[in-house]
Amino acid sequence: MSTVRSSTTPFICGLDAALRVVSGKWKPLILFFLAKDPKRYGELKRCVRGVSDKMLIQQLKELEVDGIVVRTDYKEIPPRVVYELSPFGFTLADALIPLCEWGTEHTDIIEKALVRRVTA
Amino acid sequence: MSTVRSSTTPFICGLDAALRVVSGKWKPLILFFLAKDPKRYGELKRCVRGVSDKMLIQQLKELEVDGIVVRTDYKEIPPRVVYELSPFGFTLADALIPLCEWGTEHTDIIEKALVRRVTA
DNA sequence: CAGCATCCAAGAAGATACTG
DNA sequence: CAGTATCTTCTTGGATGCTG
Repeated sequence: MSTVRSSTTPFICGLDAALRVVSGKWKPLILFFLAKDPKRYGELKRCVRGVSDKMLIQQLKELEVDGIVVRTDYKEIPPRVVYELSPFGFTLADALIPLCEWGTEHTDIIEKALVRRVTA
Repeated sequence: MSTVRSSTTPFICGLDAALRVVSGKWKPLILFFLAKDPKRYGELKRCVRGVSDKMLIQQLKELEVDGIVVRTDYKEIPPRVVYELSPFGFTLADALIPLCEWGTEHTDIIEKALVRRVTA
């Protein structure tokens, strides 16, 4: 979410902590699509429309370091690398469901609000 | 959550939509503290430690445009302005509770992960 | 196919000073 | 007290081209 607070400052609350993990332009979408099933790099890139290699890799690496995503390299040629959620990752995905539903439920209101933001 | 996707691109899913509202360095914290009770500007600023006037006002304004926060100016001298969540704002705050709990539950893991991010 | 490296643009955030 | 305004810095993200 937009960028959030510096990684060195202490957390103010649990929400703050959680948001440091899911914040990042493409992370929620990565979570969303990987929650459905494991995907190869190329597949995932096609799901997350508009993302560049640089961004996708960067965010995947952070999620991997955070223990959310598991990367499996099959060492084949041509390369085959599969990304999936860890059990810990699934707990995060679960925690995001209400927010996901909230967004789905209020999509039109949100859309209008964002337009207002620009004109305002 | 870190900054998220451009405000003009269509939402990919509900989560995407929701994150456009809560993304912003201080928004989750603002939500968090206002969910407890309404607060004057100065009070809120003291709660959200480290925030500058510029940032606090900016994020409050966006939340106001988004219909999450209600601003009441009592037109007194010295000024008294109170911020509180709208009913819509409370539905969002509710949707954030699981994420908040997730963060609280895994604070230590997250903290370690963030350190790893820096060193890696 | 699955990435990495480099350069550059845009936006977010901080510091500082000032106002009704 | 509750903001504004301006300037600068820092961080993100995008485009492009290359590699095993």
